[in-house]
Amino acid sequence: MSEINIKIGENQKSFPAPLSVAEALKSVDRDLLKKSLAAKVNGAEVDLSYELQPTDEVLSVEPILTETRDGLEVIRHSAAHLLAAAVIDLFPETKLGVGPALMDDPRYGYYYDVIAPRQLTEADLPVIEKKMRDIAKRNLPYRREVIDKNELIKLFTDRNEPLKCELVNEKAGDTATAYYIEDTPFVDFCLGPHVPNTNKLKAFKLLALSGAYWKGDANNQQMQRIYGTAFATQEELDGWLKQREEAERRDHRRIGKELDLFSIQDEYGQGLILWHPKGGAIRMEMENLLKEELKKRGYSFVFTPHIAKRELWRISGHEENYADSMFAPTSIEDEEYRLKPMNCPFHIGIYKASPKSYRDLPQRYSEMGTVYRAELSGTIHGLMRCRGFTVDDAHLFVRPDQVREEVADCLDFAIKVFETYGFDKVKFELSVRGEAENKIYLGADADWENAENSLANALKERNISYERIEGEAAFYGPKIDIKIEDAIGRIWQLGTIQLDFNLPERFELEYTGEDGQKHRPVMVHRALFGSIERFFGVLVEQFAGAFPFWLAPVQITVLPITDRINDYAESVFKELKQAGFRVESNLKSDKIGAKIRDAQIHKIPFMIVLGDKELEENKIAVRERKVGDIGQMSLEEFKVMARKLRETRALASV
RNA sequence: GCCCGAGUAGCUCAGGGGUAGAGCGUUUCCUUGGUAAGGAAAAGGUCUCGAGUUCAAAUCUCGACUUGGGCUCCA
Repeated sequence: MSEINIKIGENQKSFPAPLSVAEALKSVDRDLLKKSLAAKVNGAEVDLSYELQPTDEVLSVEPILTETRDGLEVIRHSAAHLLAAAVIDLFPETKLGVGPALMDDPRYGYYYDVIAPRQLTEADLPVIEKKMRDIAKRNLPYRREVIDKNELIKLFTDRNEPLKCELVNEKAGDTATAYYIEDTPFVDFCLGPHVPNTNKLKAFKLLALSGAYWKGDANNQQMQRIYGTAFATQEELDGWLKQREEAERRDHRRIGKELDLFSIQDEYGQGLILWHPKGGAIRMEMENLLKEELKKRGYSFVFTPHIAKRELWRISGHEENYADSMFAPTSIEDEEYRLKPMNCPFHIGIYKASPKSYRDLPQRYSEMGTVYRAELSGTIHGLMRCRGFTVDDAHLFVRPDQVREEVADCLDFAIKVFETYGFDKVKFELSVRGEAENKIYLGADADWENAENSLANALKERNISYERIEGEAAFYGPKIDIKIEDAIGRIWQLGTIQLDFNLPERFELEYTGEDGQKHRPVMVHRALFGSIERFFGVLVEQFAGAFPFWLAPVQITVLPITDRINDYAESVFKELKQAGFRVESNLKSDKIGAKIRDAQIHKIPFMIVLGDKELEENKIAVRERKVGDIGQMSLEEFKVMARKLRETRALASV
């Protein structure tokens, strides 16, 4: 039995041993081998150099092609090894940690964690990258070797690689696979597969340097992480870098400054947002949309304080589970108080203020509730992560039989709102209980089952496809998370619909049922944006500052061509203001080109250009920021059009 | 909080042991020009703060604060 029978696509062939995967692929099509980086033999990933073994069965050989996702992963993984090889070459004392490919992180393609003999700085990145290129050009093969576990540990011990020893000890069976890049001092403990040789790595780049904890645990030693990315071709890498620039161009912090939307100032504290008039105008519109929908859907509006007695947070469990994220207590007349990190206990207080009957449910309390969380300084990031932020919060107190319907309405609500902003790709994730290993889940099994079913049924009822994630539920109940994809393909985690078995117990919530007995209501936490600040930041990036008419902080600007027209401009300005539009006028002595340029830069949807002609004919000339001059019309006609845009919350202006 | 950068005019940034620089913006004057920059002048800065080294510090050193990229955490 020395025959090797293989099947590649439709081709079935037999060869005498020995036969490598590369030879097998070549036998079918020479180009196929060129396009392949590795292969799958009966589904298992192997290198091209892998020797096929004679068996009775037919081996299915499937190439991993350059332009596939699997191929990209091989490239990135191999690039990570190349990075490590370069670092070791430059700094022989370096100890290696781990270096995976990143396939789902839009920012990076791979990293390697190292302990270098000295702290690396960003100035080292080009040097390391150059070394990577040098090694790549030498066209060195990646060589795989299966050796005895203890032998590999000895090898890493000799090389003074304690972290690698630790990994081999934990992960290897009796034998372990080691990878070399030939003729470099690099060895890794790794399953593979890799590209056959370094020449296959043509498009890679190092991007950033950061700290990272060994095994992701803050109690462990901090290492240095070097991030990079890699693609199959230079064109793809260039495209990706361009996309990255685009994201930078849309950065809400930059646009927020340019358009005077908000600021964060040292004197007031990091992570605390000052909303300027223009940001405030947008926020008002955001809140108005929510309020309209809340009213339609039977929510009531409640208002609660920013601070409460410490005892309240003891009852709610926040003192126990959430203290790290709360601002420290403050005292008055020997009573301790704490700023609120969440709104729920207050809404519970409203529920408890009077006894409830089954007829009173559901109770739906909503509030734009500003909360304060003591986020670590390093995590604060513009509007996306702050220490004071406003939750578009609501808590529903419902009977168990009402959960499905209430949740379904929350889903409708979410879809409606996100659609209005032009987010047509909304993703839902249902997080349910997993195998309770370390996690202790509160509540009875039957309750969990009912709750998970209610959530799943609500999703199914609305024909919403969703991803079910085991083990991601909070300890107090299952949830649906809402994520959206923005204009340049980034995913943002926003709101959540969360069932809670915990707080109703802790606060002993009740209602009197039809049977005259006391029952415990189910509590639903529900937020669509999560944080108004954060969602505002997402909107800034989504529209790159060019907000649709209904949201735009300045909707119209009036631009007279000469100062003979200023009076007419004033009257047009006043009339539009009267009609409730956010309008400005520019009476400076600039030429019209400069005024238009200024308005374009500020992304104002409509410019009204007024000259002698318009004055004579009592008309206005309208320019839309995207399409340009749209011609003359009467002010009345323009108002009708603008009103329609405002009322329908249209995304495009024409 | 931890690791690596950065902090100079309202903004974007250059400079760098010995009078503080540019562009944009602002104000004023000239200009009254028809769809993305007309011209001129002026105002505007304890070079983040505090210590140290030095005859001399915005510049070098240390520390603090803020900020950017990450880690961790999360909305």
